Amino acid sequence: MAQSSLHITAAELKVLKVLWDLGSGTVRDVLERLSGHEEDAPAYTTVMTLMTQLAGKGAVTVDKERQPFLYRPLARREQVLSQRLKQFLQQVFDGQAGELVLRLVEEADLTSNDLRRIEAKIAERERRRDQGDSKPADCAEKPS
Amino acid sequence: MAQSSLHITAAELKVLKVLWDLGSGTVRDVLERLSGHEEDAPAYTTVMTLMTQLAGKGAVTVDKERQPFLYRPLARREQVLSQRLKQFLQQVFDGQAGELVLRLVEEADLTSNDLRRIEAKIAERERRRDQGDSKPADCAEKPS
DNA sequence: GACAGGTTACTAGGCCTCTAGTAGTCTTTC
DNA sequence: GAAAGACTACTAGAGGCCTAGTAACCTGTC
Repeated sequence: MAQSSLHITAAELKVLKVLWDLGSGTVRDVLERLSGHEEDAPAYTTVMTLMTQLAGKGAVTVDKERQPFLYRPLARREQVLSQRLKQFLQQVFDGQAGELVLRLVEEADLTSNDLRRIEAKIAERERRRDQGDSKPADCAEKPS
Repeated sequence: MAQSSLHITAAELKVLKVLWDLGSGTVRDVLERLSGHEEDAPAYTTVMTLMTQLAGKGAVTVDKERQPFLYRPLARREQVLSQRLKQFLQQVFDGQAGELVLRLVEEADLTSNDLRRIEAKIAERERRRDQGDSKPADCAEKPS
């Protein structure tokens, strides 16, 4: 464990995503996926290096009994994406999540299904909040 | 002009934010703001370098008539943040804006005021959508 | 057991970013 | 107009990331 603050780079994330998708895989498995997805395929050894780095960071485990080595993601997708999001939110939007969401709703390609699910989630949150289960932070809020 | 794809680094963004805030400012103005905000203040020359870089990228203009030089943001806040967001969305969430929004609504600190504004924005979008009047910018099609 | 093919470990170079120093220039003041 | 102080231009180094090559290694086959 101890993955509370593991820093994963952009290139590493691409590899990790493939592993999340596959469940587990060898260097070649990942390479093939990456080559399919994109135009310029990385070299075999490049992928290998990235996977070794991920292992060094504790983000994946390596089964060295098998040949070729079998890599399995250890870091949870949820966790990594959340951390990444938090960092981005702070760096670009100064932690103003509201502004970020508004911008997404305004500009991003959201399907009407997306919109419905978002509304539902908001309703759920408001329900939670109304049940006195909320954080007292809202006291500072002004009536519109 | 030609700011369609200007790449602004994290350190540069900090400076640019101050300039957006101030409207315009000298190196010293920006330095003081940054020193106030954070713990470890950068050196005067570091801020200067960043501002020069921003000028080189066309993100700010420099009035060299005045002494000390007066810097004014040229890149629009909206534009820079949007670009940044788009890039992040693609890199981390594979362009799945729906997932990102859901995650934000679930995890981020949104005030109930935020939530209301988001709901309103969603309603607005759905209305637009129902009227078959989606934003033309989003469609790849253009009438020739 | 020697060879072939695939795999791994080690190493390194190129690029970008951040940070800041030094030297030279400009402005102000006496 | 000369000195002091502020400012700018130029330069550079440290660190991180990405990419990939080379050499060593393992595994199966003849």
